Amino acid sequence: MATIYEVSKLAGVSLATVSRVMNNSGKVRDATRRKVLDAMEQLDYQPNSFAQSLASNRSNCVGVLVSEMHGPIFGEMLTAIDTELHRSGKFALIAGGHNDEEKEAEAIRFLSSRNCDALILHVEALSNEFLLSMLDRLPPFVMINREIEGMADRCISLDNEHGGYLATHSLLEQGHTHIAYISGPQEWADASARLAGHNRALTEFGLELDERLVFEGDYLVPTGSRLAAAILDLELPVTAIVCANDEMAVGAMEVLRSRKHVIPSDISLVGYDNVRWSSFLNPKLTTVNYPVADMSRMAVNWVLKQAYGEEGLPVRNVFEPELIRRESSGPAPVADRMANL
Amino acid sequence: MATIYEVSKLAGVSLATVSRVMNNSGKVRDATRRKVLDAMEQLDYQPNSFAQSLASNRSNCVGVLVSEMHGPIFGEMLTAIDTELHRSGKFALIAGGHNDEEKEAEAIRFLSSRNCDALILHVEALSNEFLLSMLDRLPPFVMINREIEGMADRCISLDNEHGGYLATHSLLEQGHTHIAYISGPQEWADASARLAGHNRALTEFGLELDERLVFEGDYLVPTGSRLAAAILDLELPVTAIVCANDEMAVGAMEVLRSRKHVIPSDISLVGYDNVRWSSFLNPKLTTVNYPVADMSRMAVNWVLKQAYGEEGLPVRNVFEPELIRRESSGPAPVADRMANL
DNA sequence: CTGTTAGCGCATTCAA
DNA sequence: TTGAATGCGCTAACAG
Repeated sequence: MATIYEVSKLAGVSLATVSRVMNNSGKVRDATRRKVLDAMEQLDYQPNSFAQSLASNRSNCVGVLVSEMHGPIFGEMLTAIDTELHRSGKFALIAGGHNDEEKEAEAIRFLSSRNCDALILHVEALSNEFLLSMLDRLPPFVMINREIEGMADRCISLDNEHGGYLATHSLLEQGHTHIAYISGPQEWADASARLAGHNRALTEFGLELDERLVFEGDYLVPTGSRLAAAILDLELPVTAIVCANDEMAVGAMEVLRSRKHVIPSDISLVGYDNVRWSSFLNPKLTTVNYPVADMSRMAVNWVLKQAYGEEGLPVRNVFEPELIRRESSGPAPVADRMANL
Repeated sequence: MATIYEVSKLAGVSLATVSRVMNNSGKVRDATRRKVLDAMEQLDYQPNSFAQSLASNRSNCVGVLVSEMHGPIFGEMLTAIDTELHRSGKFALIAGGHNDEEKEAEAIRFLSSRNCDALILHVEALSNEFLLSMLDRLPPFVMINREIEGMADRCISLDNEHGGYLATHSLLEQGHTHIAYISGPQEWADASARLAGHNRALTEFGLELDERLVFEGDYLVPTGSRLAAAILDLELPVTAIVCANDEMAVGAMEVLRSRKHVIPSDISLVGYDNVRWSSFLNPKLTTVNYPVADMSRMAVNWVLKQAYGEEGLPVRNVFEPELIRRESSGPAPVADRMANL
C-alpha cells in the first residue's frame, strides 16, 4: 500500500502539499496539483482512513444501532440510512442489539469506541434514564421510534397512539362493537401507546372497555396465533381483532382460517406497521403504516445537520401513521349489527 | 477522552504496561494489572480504535457487502454474520451495493479503504473477471452465493441447479407434465443454474422442453404477476408454475387467485428461497430452501480462519438446497392426468 | 516482569 | 503557494 510519503516523493513535493490536494484544502498551483494527482494514480494510492481519522479526529462514519437485524423494518431502515448517508460521502457502521438490554448497551459502546462522528439509535430495551445519561458521554446521537422527555429534539418518532386510534376507529366506523386487542409488551412505550389509542377510540364511541378482550402479546407470530385462539375460545361475540403489529396479525390470521372463520365477513383483522409482506397475505392485511424509510431519512438529516454542520435540511420529529385499508377488514356482520340496535 | 498516557501516569506505570493489560499480551504482575485496571476505570478510559488500528495494522472489522439491503435474504444474512462475528470479538462494517455494478465496485473500494481485515461479499452485478482481478488488491475475501472458477475455495455457494431440479422434480412426481417456468435474469449465474435444473428434471422424465413455457423474469413481484398472466393467456394445458424465487411466486399467486384458479387443485405453484413470509401466504408456498443463515455463518468461519488464524473451524463451500413442501403444490388435476395416459 | 523508543500515515500549525 | 516540523494514541520490538 502506497503512503502519502511515497506520493510526495514521486511528485517531487512535500507531504503537506499532497495532503492539500487530497482534501482540497488550501491553495495549490494547478501544475502542482496535476503532478500530485498523477503520482497518486501511478501508485494506486489509497489514503489510510485510520491515519486520517487519527490525525483529524473525525471518521466520516455514522454508527447505526438497530434493536434487531432481521425483520422487514430493519431492512428498510438500513437501506434508507445507507443510501442517504452515501449521498453525503458518509458511511454507516452497523451493529445489532439483538433485542437485549445488555447487548444494546454493548453495541453502543462498540460504536462509540469506533469513534463514530454520530449515532443513529433504534433501541427497544434500553431505558430512558440510561439514554439520557449517555447524552454527554457519546457522540451526537438521534433515536428512531422513541420519544423521550428531555431529548425530544433528538427523537424521530411515530405517533403510535394515533395509529392505535386509527386502527380501532376504522372498525368502529364500520359497526364493530366487540373488538379484541392483542397488544405488544406493555413495558415498551410504543406498545402501550398503541393500546392507549385503541382505548381512546372505544371511549370516543361511548363503548365500555372490556378487559377480557385485551391480551398482552410480544410482537411475535406464534403469540398472535395463541392469543387469537384464546379470543375465539372466549365465545364472546367478537367481530374484529386488532393486532399491535403485523407479525401477530399473520399469526392470528392463520388461526382464524384454520378455525373456518372467514375474514372479513365473519371477523375483521387489522395489523400495524405495514411491513412489506402484509400486502402479500390473503386476504391482504388492513394495517397502519409506519413510515420507516421516511423516518430513517429524517434521522440522517439530523445527523448531517448536527454532526457535520450541513444546512438547509428540514428535521421533523413526529411522524403521523396512516390507515392502509385492504381486504382483511370490513363491515361488522349484519346479524351482529342488528343485535346492537 | 482519556488517553493511554494518562492511564499510565495515574497507575504509575509505563505506556507499554497499560497496552499489555489491555491486550492481554505479555506477562504482567497481578498487582500491576490491578493498578492499571483501576486507573482505566477511574478515567473511564476507552482505547482509541484508530490509533490501535494504525499501530497494529489491523482493525478487527470485517467488511460486509450485500448486493441490496432490503429483502428478507439480506436481513437473515446480516443477523447471522453479525452474531457470529461478535462471538469472536470482531465487528461488521456493512455496505450496500444497491444492485448496481458501479455501486458494488465503489462499495468494495470503500470497505477496503476502511482497512477491513477481511471482506464478505454478496454481489450480483460484478463479473467473475473483476472479482478475480481483485484477489491481490483486497484484503482476504469470501463470497456468498457465487461459484467462480479459480477461487472455488473462497466461494460459499448453493447448488442452485439442484434446487431447480428439486422444484420441478417434485411436480413431475405428482403427475404434472405441462410445467411453466419463470426464471431470473439469465445473465446471473444463480438464475441460469436454477433453470438448468428445471430442464434436467424434465429431460429425466422424458419430456420435451417446451420453450413457450419458459419466461425470463427479474426476480421482482410485479414481473411474477405479469408473466403468470402471460402463461395463462397462452391457453395451453399448464398445471404448474415454477418461479425462480419467492418474490415472483407471490406475484404469480395473486394473478392466479384473481383469475379464479384454485391453488393447488387447478394449478400448482412452487417458489425458491424459502423467505420468511413464504409460509405466511395462503396457500403456504411450496419452495426450495436457501440456507442463507448457515451459509453466512460459514463465510464468517472462513474469515476467522483465513484472516484471524482461528483454528478448528470447518468450512464447507457448497450447500444443498432442500424442497419445502407446503400447500401451494399438489397432484396434477385428474382430468389432465387422464389425458396424458 | 517492566520501561524506552520508534514509528504507523496523515492533518495541521507555522515559517518561508 | 509550498515545506518542515509536530503530534494524534497506540503497538511492538528491544533493553533492562
